Amino acid sequence: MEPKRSLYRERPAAEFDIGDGDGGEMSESGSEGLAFRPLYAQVRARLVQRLISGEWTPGMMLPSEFQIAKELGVSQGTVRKALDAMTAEHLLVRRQGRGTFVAIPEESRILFKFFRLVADDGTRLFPRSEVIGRGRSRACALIRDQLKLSPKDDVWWIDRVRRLGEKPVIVERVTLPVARFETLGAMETIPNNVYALYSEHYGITIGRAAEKLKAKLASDHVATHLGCSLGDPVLQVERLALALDDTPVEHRLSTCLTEDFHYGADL
Amino acid sequence: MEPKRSLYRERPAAEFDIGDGDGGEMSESGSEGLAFRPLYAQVRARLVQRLISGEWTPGMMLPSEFQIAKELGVSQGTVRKALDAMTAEHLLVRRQGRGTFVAIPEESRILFKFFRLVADDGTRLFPRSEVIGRGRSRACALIRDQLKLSPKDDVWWIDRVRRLGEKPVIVERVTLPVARFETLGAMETIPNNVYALYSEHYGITIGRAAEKLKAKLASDHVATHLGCSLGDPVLQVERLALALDDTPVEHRLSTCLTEDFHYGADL
DNA sequence: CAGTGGTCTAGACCACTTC
DNA sequence: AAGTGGTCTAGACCACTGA
Repeated sequence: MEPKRSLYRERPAAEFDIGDGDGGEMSESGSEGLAFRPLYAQVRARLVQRLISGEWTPGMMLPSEFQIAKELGVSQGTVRKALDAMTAEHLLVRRQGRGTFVAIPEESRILFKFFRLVADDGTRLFPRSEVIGRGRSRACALIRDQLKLSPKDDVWWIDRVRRLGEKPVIVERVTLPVARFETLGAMETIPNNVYALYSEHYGITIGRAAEKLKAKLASDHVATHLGCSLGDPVLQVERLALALDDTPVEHRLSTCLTEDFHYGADL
Repeated sequence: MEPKRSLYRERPAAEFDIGDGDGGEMSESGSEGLAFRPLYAQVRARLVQRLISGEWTPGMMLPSEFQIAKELGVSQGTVRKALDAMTAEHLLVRRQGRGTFVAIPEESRILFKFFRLVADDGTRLFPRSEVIGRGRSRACALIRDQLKLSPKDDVWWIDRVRRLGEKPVIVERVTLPVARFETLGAMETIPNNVYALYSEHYGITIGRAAEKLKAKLASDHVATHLGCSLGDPVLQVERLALALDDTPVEHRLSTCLTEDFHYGADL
């Protein structure tokens, strides 16, 4: 029974000592100015990296807790804490008796996480989308700023009309940096669920998004596509979607009819 | 070293055996139809009950994990899991080295949890409210339904105008069941933060809320109080606020100017 | 039946705050 | 120095799934 190594002390000196099984002990010197980072957070970062790198792809089953623990040289409880955190972020799905799986952007409510328009009677329909225009251009200053692009960077834009039932309810423009989606221009059709596209074709998983909502009056363009009158009240939703590493990926400006639908938010 | 008692088996038969230190063992019979409820969830429910009952009031320091564990006859780790869950719900605040405290509805971002109107430049101002009318009446069908009241129940209503900076931005009606707020009519003034009022005077803590957003055109009433024109686009926010035990407490219908502000949502 | 995640415990030690 | 929460480990057992 060898003495336990000190887990906390050696960490500031080496963030990468997970799994080396034998940390250095030269840490008695003062000036520990570094921020403390718990082991489970390091484990989580490592596992997230495997999602980003594509080593683990959506739907895939992860190794068991004990296997991961053994591989990284930590205890099973520590791995569990990292997995639980990732599950809370909807990156993973755990099923008792079956295993731990990489979350698929499609799954049921995961989808509704990013689609918050609900019928007033509470029924949740799934939108069908029709592309009404696509192209490539320079980014305007506003979008450039949000996507953190330089003035010479190009973007793809996709204009869509989305229907709930038969009625057109949303008209929107999705804007993507060409740099991250090089081959998008050659794609014949744009699928209904673009987040699944980002994931499957470009290895980019949208982790979270921030939305800004305003009330506006329907413009000519909006009224034409939604079949409402010029000047009708519409809900404008501006979204910035971020990847797992918190880099901005997509800008989206949606305009919604809220006569029979509403935007639902939980606080 | 006596044998460990079986923690899982005895639970379906007795949900209240926390702390008796000696559960019955007559559980071999079949037909375990009951839903399984983990120990930490039972602990959590007990602790939440102390918040609801007012035994623990906002700002108060809780006993240490070990004390609670000893009192309830469970391990410290189980208590921690319950406390962590409650912290995630913003019911408690934990400070390393100091202790665990009942969350105060005021605190910084806790407040902004329920106030999502932000200036377009990103600055978050705190709203000042002016009451423009109060009264008591029967509840209309829509509100009665949401607050789960019977046709003969009365409600209080409070109309307010809220300013961000100098500009009036929100006009709203807050509706409360008289049954839960008996003495509200005798109150001379309504404070700016009504959720602190619910907590301090009525022992009701708002745990979460659901909001429904729509775009509308400014009515006469709205235009008058917000100083905009009739027919300007406005954001209508309908909120149902729930207590810790998930019973509906407050209905609120707010109408907001979103010319220089937006409603921020994180997905 | 084996393998997985889920729960619970006991004990050690670290980090922070206050006295 | 004492007391708190925070982290980590090791091991036991329960509950669920699927072959």
